[in-house]
Amino acid sequence: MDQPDRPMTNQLSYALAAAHRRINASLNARLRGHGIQIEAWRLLEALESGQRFTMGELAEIVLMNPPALTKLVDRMVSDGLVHRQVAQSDHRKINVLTTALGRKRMMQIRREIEDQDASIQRQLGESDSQKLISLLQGIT
Amino acid sequence: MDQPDRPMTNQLSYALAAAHRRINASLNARLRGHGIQIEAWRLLEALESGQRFTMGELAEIVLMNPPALTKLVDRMVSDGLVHRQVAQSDHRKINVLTTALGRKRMMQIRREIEDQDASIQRQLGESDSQKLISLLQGIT
DNA sequence: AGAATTTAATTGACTTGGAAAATAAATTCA
DNA sequence: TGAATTTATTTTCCAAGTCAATTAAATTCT
Repeated sequence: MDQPDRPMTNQLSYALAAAHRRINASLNARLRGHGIQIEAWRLLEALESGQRFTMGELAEIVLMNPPALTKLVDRMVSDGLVHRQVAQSDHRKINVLTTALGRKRMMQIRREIEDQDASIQRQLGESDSQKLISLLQGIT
Repeated sequence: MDQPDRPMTNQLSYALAAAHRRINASLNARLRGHGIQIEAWRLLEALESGQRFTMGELAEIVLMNPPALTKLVDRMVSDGLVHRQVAQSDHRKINVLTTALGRKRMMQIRREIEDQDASIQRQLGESDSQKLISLLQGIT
């Protein structure tokens, strides 16, 4: 389907928004069948290493606000994918840990979900992908 | 503040999401004072040329789903910035048109809002900005 | 030690965004 | 023509974002 003519002001931020949207749509489509959403998927991936993260750290990692993360974790807890644990060093902090079910689901999905980056790198090539990452990181 | 260690899988789509988030935050901050949101701003810009767009075309332009656009247009109608007009050729289609107020507000804001791209180009340089655009457009 | 401040997470109110279903008009086709 | 299908938009329901306020624990400062 053709795109309609559009104004070309702010091409760059527009291109960024559009590319992000396309990537999210494709990842979402693949995750939908597994009944999981992008943010939950990113969270499970972050926890895969077994490293202990607090809510605040996770909020940065999955690019959500703390209140939004609280709600996401609530849902994932009731789905049995993660659980909360008060940090022993500082009782204000909450560590989020995967459950056995969470790890199992993560592995199942990972096996079927192709790595997002792999698909982009196939389109752009290795060196352009690296270039793209460094350009993106240069934007403050 | 230091970022916590994070898993380096899907670096690329992560960098994309993060850059998009940073840019949106900055543009949003500048638009907030004008009581308008990014999507409304993009919509007003799209309509600036006077070209007639349907809801579906606008949804692509402002990168929203049709349902979300319906609500955005509802709000902008009640703010007096745009109005709807059933297309004479096809009564299913709705054209969205700016009002005099909408055009006036657009001009006012544009005068005060610095171009988003200008700020990015200052960071990246002209040629890297062009490179970034073409890389982003290469992502399907 | 004890009051004041800072930090971490949550809650609540409100607005916005997204997917699926519903509505309504146009087109196809038998 | 008229039933079936496609297309355009809207409605509905749920999830996410923001912001301010709250709770609770740790730290700072006399």
